[in-house]
Amino acid sequence: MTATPQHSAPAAGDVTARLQARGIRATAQRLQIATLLLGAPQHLSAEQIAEALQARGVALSKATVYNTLNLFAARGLIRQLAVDDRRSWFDSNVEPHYHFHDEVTGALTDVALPEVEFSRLPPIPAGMEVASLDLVIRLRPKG
Amino acid sequence: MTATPQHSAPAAGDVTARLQARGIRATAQRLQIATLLLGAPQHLSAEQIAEALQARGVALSKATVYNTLNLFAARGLIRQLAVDDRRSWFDSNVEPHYHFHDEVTGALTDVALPEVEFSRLPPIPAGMEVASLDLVIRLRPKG
DNA sequence: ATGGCTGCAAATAGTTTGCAATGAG
DNA sequence: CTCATTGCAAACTATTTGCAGCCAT
Repeated sequence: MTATPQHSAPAAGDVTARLQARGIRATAQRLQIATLLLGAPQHLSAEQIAEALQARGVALSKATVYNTLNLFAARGLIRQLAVDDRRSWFDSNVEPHYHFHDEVTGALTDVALPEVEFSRLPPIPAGMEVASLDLVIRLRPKG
Repeated sequence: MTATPQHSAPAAGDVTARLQARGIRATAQRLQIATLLLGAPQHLSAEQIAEALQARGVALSKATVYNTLNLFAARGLIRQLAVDDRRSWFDSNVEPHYHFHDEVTGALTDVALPEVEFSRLPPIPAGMEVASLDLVIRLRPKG
């Protein structure tokens, strides 16, 4: 667990190592998806990933994209966001953080954890604990 | 108004009035859906609504349920929630508030506005304003 | 060899659209 | 009567499932 943000160009070997570190076999398709998504902090839909890779000549089906993304999410490599009713977004940033959501364009932007502070939170129901705290600030053009 | 029905739990006339107040013509199906959803503060999925009404012998298709719910949401009578990736939830409480989301059961529970206070929020991007502030506290069993 | 795992075609679930029927003015 | 509006069948899109083939052992 590194606290240092890393935005450096993704070395293929590094991505392979990150997959293997979580017990994920590094197949060709998985490497393509992981390299694309983990290359920078970003939010992509399954469709965007499928299109981007197919445009590069990578042969894969949408089902494989979904299966792979679900697997990555289950192993904590990425995070699936429920922000938009239309489709799922997959976030390469698994550190806790929040989001701006542009209601017009649908664009998602990260809000760093220290940008938000809570001075009061509700009591958590007995026997439960907080799994995550998702804050979405929905934005519209002023006027 | 004459021939007032002496039964019906949440005053049917009141629901009709609430629809008309927002320019929504009160047809039979719409009244059924509105009465069910607005009868109490709650969160229902389109499917739950369709099933509940069909079980009561009301004839309607799922498409009508969706069309009606979308119309209600557009007119501010209800609120559509993007909390769960699987399906949309429709909330009869349009006042600002937050939610607990039980990750195991999928259950949604309201968190009243004063239960949460922010002591710090990020700067809003220029030219934009906050449309809504959605907070979801996801819960899992402790242990 | 072989047994679990992978990746894709087909199936399913969720939601929207197009248009005949309806009913308010 | 008129025509905007309604409600539904069919279409469409997003996602999951079942299974033939593959790969590490």
